[in-house]
Amino acid sequence: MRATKGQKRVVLQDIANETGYTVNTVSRALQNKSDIAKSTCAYIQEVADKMGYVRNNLASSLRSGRSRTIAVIVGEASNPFYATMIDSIHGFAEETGYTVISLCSRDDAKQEQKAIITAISHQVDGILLFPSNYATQTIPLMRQAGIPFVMASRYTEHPDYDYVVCDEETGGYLAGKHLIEAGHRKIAFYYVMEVTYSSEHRTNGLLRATREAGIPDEDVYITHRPDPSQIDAMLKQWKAKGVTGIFAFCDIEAWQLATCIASAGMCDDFALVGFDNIQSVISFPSSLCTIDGQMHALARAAYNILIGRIAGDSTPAKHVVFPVQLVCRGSCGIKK
Amino acid sequence: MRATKGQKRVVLQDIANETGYTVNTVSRALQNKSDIAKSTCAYIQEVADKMGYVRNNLASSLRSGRSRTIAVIVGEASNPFYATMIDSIHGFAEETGYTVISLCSRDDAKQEQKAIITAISHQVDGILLFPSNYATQTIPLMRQAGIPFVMASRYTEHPDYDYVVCDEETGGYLAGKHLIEAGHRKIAFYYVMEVTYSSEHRTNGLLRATREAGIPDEDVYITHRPDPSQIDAMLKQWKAKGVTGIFAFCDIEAWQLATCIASAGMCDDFALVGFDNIQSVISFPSSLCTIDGQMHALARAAYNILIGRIAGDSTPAKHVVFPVQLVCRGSCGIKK
DNA sequence: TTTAGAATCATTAACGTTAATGTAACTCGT
DNA sequence: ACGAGTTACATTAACGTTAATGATTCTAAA
Repeated sequence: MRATKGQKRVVLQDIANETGYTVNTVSRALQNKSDIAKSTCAYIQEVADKMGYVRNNLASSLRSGRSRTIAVIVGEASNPFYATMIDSIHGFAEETGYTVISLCSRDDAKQEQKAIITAISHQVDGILLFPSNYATQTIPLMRQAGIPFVMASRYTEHPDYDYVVCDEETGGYLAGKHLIEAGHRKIAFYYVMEVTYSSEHRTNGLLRATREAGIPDEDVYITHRPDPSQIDAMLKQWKAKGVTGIFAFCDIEAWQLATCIASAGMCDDFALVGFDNIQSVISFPSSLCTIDGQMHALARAAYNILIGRIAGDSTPAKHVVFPVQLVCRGSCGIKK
Repeated sequence: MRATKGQKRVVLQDIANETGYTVNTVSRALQNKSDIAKSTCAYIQEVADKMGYVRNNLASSLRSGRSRTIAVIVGEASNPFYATMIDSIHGFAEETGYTVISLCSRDDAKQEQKAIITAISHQVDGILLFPSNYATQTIPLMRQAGIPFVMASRYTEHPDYDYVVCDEETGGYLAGKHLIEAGHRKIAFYYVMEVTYSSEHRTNGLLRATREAGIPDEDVYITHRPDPSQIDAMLKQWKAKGVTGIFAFCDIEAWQLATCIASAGMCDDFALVGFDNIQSVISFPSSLCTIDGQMHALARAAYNILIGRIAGDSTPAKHVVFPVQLVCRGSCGIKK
């Protein structure tokens, strides 16, 4: 924005001066509008290229009323789950000519509100929201501003809002059933992060599986342990109590546990099932069993719905629940 | 941007009408400018608040010439290293009133160029670039547009450009030395991702350490293995050759290896040292020895330099090399 | 030949904001 | 009581783009 060495950025007027056409003709030519001669279009585009013209999106958006920008609001960009989602969305956005502003709510109502206001201020065409636990307070902001938005991976109970989630409950159920079928009768559910919505649903699913198998609730150890220094103690405790199967909230936490288990020399004492089937730059070649939540497809669906809304789709709210699938790779203890 | 239900977004004119002041006065009041009476400021701000006014950043930036937006261009947002950096930068930006547009280069020249053009188009005030391997081709774009930029974590040889990196070579050296001091004489360097700049420097550092210890180069196994299915074979091969110490390119890859080693039942056969000292939402409680690259401080430094440049700092290019530090947690094989 | 209509470009105004400048009233030292 | 300085606001124009509308030339059908 600042011209360090007095270079002024090339604007339409400059191209107009160079070519002899008016600013408007140049604008329309660069947009390939129909009422500009093809030859003129080509000529102007060539000159624009040579002069290093880059459209000023601020001015363009201000005038046209659409910014071709969307905001993605996640909990934290460093959470591998969100990071993967953001990467997917970046890809979709690039395909469709959108720019992404990513913002963090840190699972905090104030922060989420701030993020939404930032998005509004930047006149984004739509918001892809990974709701915090307090989204009910912040959603009205978007409604009031008239911005289309889609919730992903969680939702707040409201029939009017679009959302795309995966079937968390069934995921928990499948994970539990998998461990049970592998012969485990005392099972721990382990989660670190505060993700109320997901952990509750997964817990419910797990309990459905254990109850179905006649396992008493006392033999299901739901453990929320944010302090990493106590993991070793926790493992020992589980072992003492006869726990042999662990359902970790997500793959990352499963890997975390796996390394702890390994360094504690308990490799053979625990079976492990994760969640998400994360496929990042690091494709873990581990034997981790997991629940595939179809993150990429979920992101795609949410994105497409949002783009549709931006384009004017005013059909009733879309509620998409993605099916989940068990992926067995051996860490459950079943020899294949 | 689209008003679904005919709600029109509140603009300065509306507040002007409501309060009886002119648009300009309202604008200046909302900016807390000095030549507006304090009482008027308070009144106007109150009305603006009540009416749900949100400043239109496009118009504001267009007119004022500064967008209070910066672009962060990384390889991939899903890479935990970048994700952590982005998170840090989000924090700094929020403190200082900036909005972040994050873009991906996918370590590709064309993509990086596209990202830069997108950034220019959005009139960002500055660019924080984590350069790809092809940044020499894309940097001129930023120069030409007159946008301040700072390179982080890598740099291209050019005295005129700001950069902030960590001391990769020393990092490699310390990692190697640490393994050597733990008694290992055959060492593998393992890296998955194509990060030429970093892997080269770390390799050099490692070799400096091994040579210093009189270990022949043939006993240093530099292994670049992007295919995860072959890791088990690789581990066996290392074992057969007598490798006992592994230096992994980054913590993520170290964890990846750790799980593989664990599931292969070779927990006691290999010592492990990582790099980065990643501290994400998931604080790995493992015993992994690593090189602390001070990622957060590095991001902070890069950010501050950038903000300085945006503010007009025209002192000679700043070249910051952050010291690295060994963090021993036991995975090197030394009993503590 | 006339003329409706298409093709191509120009003219004008507007998006919402802020910078630059103008002006009226008020303060104050002399 | 006078001008200089200050305070508090208004007026005007501008950022760079695109939408709406107008104008000219050319084509082709009547």
